Amino acid sequence: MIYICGVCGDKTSGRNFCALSCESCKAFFRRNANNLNKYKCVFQNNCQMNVEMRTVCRKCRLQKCFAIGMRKEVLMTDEEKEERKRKMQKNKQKLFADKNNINKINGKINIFIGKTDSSFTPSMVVTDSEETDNIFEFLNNNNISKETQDLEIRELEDILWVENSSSTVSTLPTNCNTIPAHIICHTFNESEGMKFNELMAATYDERLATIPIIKTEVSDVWEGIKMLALHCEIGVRKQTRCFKQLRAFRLMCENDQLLLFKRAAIQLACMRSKYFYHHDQEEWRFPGDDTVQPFRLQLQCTPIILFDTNHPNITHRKNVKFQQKVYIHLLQRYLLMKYQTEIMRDLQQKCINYGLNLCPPDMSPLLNEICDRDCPQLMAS
Amino acid sequence: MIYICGVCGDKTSGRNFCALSCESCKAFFRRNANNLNKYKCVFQNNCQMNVEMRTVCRKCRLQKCFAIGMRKEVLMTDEEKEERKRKMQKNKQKLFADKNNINKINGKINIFIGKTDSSFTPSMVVTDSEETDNIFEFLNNNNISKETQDLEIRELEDILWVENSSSTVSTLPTNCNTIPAHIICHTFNESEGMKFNELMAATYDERLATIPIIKTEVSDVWEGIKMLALHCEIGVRKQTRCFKQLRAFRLMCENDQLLLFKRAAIQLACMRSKYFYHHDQEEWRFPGDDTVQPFRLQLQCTPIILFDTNHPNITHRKNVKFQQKVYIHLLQRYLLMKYQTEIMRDLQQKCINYGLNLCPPDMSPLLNEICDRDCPQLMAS
DNA sequence: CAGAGTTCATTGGGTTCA
DNA sequence: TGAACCCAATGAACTCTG
Ligand SMILES: [Zn+2]
Ligand SMILES: [Zn+2]
Ligand SMILES: [Zn+2]
Ligand SMILES: [Zn+2]
Repeated sequence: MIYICGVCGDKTSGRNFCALSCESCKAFFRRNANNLNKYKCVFQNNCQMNVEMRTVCRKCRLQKCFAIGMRKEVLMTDEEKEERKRKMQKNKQKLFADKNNINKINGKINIFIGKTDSSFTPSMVVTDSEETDNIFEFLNNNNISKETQDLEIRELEDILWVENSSSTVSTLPTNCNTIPAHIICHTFNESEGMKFNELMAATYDERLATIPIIKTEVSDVWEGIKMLALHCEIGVRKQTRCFKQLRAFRLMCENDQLLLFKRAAIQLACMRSKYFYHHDQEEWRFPGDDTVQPFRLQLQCTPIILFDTNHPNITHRKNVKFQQKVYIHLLQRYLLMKYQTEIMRDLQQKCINYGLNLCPPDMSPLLNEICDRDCPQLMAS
Repeated sequence: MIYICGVCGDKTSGRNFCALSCESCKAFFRRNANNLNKYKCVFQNNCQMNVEMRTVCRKCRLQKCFAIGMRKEVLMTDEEKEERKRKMQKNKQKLFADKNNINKINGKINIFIGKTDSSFTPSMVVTDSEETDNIFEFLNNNNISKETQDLEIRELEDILWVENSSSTVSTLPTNCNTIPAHIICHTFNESEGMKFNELMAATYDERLATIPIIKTEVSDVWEGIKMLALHCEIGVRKQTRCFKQLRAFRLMCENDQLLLFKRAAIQLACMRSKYFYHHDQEEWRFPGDDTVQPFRLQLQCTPIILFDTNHPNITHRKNVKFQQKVYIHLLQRYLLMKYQTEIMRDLQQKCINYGLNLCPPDMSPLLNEICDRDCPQLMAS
């Protein structure tokens, strides 16, 4: 049966909010039913309504909506919507469980997850797009010449060479006299700094990820498994983006990239689980719980794990080995630098970040710039 | 779908102001809809409209706009525009807040600010203009009389004296023999004097800043954050002007200027916050409150912090180091001049430590060394 | 299936800047 | 002036519950 919208004359298949109205008037009414007095007619409060004119005067459209008997009491309140959502969620779970005979599995999994932000639903997981490109544009931009690159490598090799000749380094002695002088230096040299910055940029996501602490308990086994898989996938995707930003990785041949990535992804997923599974309570806790902020050091270890020389089918083993060495060196230098001044730096950074995170990105471009805050939206404009 | 502009025949993708019209006619109508009688046709009020001719006669173009049914009532009024702007602003904030979970912040921020002079609203923040030029005209001329200089120094000394009079300095053992003779001298030499004056001029703003004490309490968190950001930015801008007046800074290459400025701005912002945040009352107080006059010595430390040699990507590290040394020397000389009559080395140590403690221990190894600061790890290098 | 809500590409306002 | 942009509002097409 086809009817006519009492407001605009468009055709419709039935009633909405108690009166015959079309899809568009239905949506319009839902959105604006409570805004009647916010609108004003620029004509004489008696605008003719039809399909073309209905968008011109909101006031008259809404008036007519009420006039033909649409009732805002029929609108769901926020609580009702919330309730409905919950119901849908449950229904979905049940459906899935029925379909897969999941109820047969006995046992339970306790999972606490952070707010199930919409960006965390599978469909929304980003697909390695360019979103990060402009953030790190400056890093990608540096078209380093072959010469510079060679120089960089040689420089690092020199350092590494010296490093290898004194085996005492790796034990991280507390007495700094035993550490070769060239390692003790209050700053990175240029190539170290670049590498370090690159790594920091690449692990930006993971370092800054803080998600609210709303907990959801999941004790249904299947839901739990899905959650685990989902979070594992999210982790791997993040990792992908991270790797792609490491020049050393990008420059490898495709074969090696794939091999290294696959192995490292597994390794790192295992490592991550260390932060998510709490043995004592037999619980999984996913980001959203403030206790899971990964130990920063892990991020530094990432490339060392990535450039795993033990893979059987690597094509350019030597290169991989070299890259691993580079990052081992960097980690060592980082540790030495970091723990000299740990308290101050940490505290300061914490304060700055805290303060900065409270400001909307567009509040003060100057401050953003000074704090090297990345504001992708702003950069674009 | 492609349509034809009813006014000029250009192609368009839809309606504008109730009638099919192209982008240019849309903009034209928006700008001129209210100016119909301001224009006059120099021909016969019936000019043919097409893409080429549309710019020739405004009168006829506008007439045709109305003729094809464009309605100026659909234009937003100024209030509506204002409203729209506000809405967008709010939306942005909300989006950001959602993203960063700011709504989760519970608690409040107490801020007392000085009179919210119009020059303190973000849009009015001065952009490093010449406003300060006449203030320092006489200083830039460089012919400062010895008297003026002495006066200024004495003034500073008095302030320092009062500030420290509470400590029981006079009982401390004194032994000046360990200070190299060339440093002990009753006056600055010429270049020292110039540097000193330059610094005094550059920090003039901060030393003399007194702003009325009208207090405003801000207890809405968002408003508070905005305030903090604003004042931080104001501070940074002041700092910019200060730095720009240091010749040593102006003469650096652009890269170094930027790097040094960015880091120092953060450091100094942290330092400043020390004077603005009152821990006991959990309150922020911004200039306007007479209690926040910063400790004068901090101003002397400013250039030492600015010329931070530890930044990883400095191009002319040697130069930066040299400049830092210069200012460290100046500070030392200043302190000695100030205290040489009683030769209170301990007080000096105290003052230096005070300033020094504001810096992270690795900020200036040289400074550490000079001040006998206990940093065993650093000494090794 | 009626009638709630949800999603997302499109529309049509305004703004910017060469 | 107008091309190119931004973005809130719109509405067609959808999902979900009873
Ligand atoms: Zn309708
Ligand atoms: Zn109307
Ligand atoms: Zn046109
Ligand atoms: Zn004409």
